[in-house]
Amino acid sequence: MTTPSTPAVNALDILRDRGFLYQNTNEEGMRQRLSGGPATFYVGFDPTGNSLHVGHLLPVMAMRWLQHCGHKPIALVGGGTAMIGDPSGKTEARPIMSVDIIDDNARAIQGQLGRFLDFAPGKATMVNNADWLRDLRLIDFLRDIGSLFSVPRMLSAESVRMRLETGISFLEFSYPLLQSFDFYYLCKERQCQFQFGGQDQWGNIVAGVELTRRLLGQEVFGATFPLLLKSDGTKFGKTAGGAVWLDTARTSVFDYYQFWRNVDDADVTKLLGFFTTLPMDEVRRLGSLSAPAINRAKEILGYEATALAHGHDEAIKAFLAAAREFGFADPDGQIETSSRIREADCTSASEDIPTVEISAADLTAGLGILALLVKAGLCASNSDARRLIKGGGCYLDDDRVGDEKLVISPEHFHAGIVTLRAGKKARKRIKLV
RNA sequence: GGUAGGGUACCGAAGUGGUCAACCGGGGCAGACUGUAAAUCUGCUAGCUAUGCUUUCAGUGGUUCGAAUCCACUCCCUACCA
Repeated sequence: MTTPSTPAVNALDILRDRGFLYQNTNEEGMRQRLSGGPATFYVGFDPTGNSLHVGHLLPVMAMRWLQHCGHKPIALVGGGTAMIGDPSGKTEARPIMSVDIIDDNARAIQGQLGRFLDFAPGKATMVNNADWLRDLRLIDFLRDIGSLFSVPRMLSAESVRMRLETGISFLEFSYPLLQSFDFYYLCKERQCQFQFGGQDQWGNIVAGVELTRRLLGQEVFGATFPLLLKSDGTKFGKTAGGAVWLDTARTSVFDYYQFWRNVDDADVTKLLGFFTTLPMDEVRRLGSLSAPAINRAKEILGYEATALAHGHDEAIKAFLAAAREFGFADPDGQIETSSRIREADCTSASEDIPTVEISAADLTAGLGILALLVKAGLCASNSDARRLIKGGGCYLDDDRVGDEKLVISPEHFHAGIVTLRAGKKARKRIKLV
């Protein structure tokens, strides 16, 4: 993580310049407060899974910038509210989760956030709203908090209106009260004056700002991040096997790098701004590269994003492994960049394509191509592998496999290694041991 | 509690006794063209020891030579009424 060197720029200007800001309860007020010394802010995370994926990263990067500017992040896991399920942006109620699972998930998420934020004492903190929400007493809550919410107003919220047709229970309807209470509580107990969240959180955030003002007589601020879509309007962050995870057990570093390497041309500038820490003038320059040179910008995006999540060394390995397979976009370093990707030695010969080992005994037993595809994790089932071969998408090194009954033999290996490909991009190195 | 309408593959949505592993759209995968891009065109999209077999249309049981389709009960959702 870069060392926060005395930043003279207002955090808000950085966020705005890089495209992080969408809606804001009071931008001027927020700017003034942020330039008036360290401030505390919070962002909520939903502990319904045990790993973050790239769809969660936008708020994380924003938090990183704010921390970089000297402000203090609170990452709130909604252990209490997850027991309810936020109706925002959902067409139906979500399954309610058990406390144990939520706690496990919260731990895993904090571990991942730690790669982006500094959780050292006095720096970022992690809180679980279950700690205060489960102690609420119904009568007190209804009287003190419930009395401040107007039902007609709540009903007019977009998130509620879209559920009016399909149904919404009182449980979910109450969600904004609890999230608002979080903000109030964090302001009172921890002097937290800012809440950030996704676009779909706007209603909840505004409600929290108002509740806090009414209960504490203090102005607090809220802002939302834009909804990240690809240039073709589809959801960002999903790919072949679903989401792109930060957990290397679910998405390998190589695949993580490849995800960024393969984004649309049109999204490069935007993504460099969000998911790297390169200066914006460089971002704009790289993003406007044309024709094949744009590929260098994608390599840089891939390296930078991967380095943040998995470290410099891993990112370089992924970059080299991929570039060796597909070609280097700028082998001679013609395109100027401040990215540490420059340090990569394009002539070294490490082998970091994900590798699967098979034993000589497997071969002797008669290993078929279908079984190998499944074993390598390139196909979900034998039928899937059959389809791949029928469609002409399976290669052993550079030879297309046309026979689904092909039996793998030692002749397929060169120096004990053969590259198995499923389509152009998915590939595994098969190593004979 | 009453009445009515629903629950189909990753999502949306047809199908209302056989020709249904189930139209179509989205998504995804693969092929061609490319720049590991986009757009476009084409094919595929339950599993298997595979010209056949097995498991799928909320659940359980039943009718039938035969059911996603008919019947009974159960669970869940929605609307109106109370």
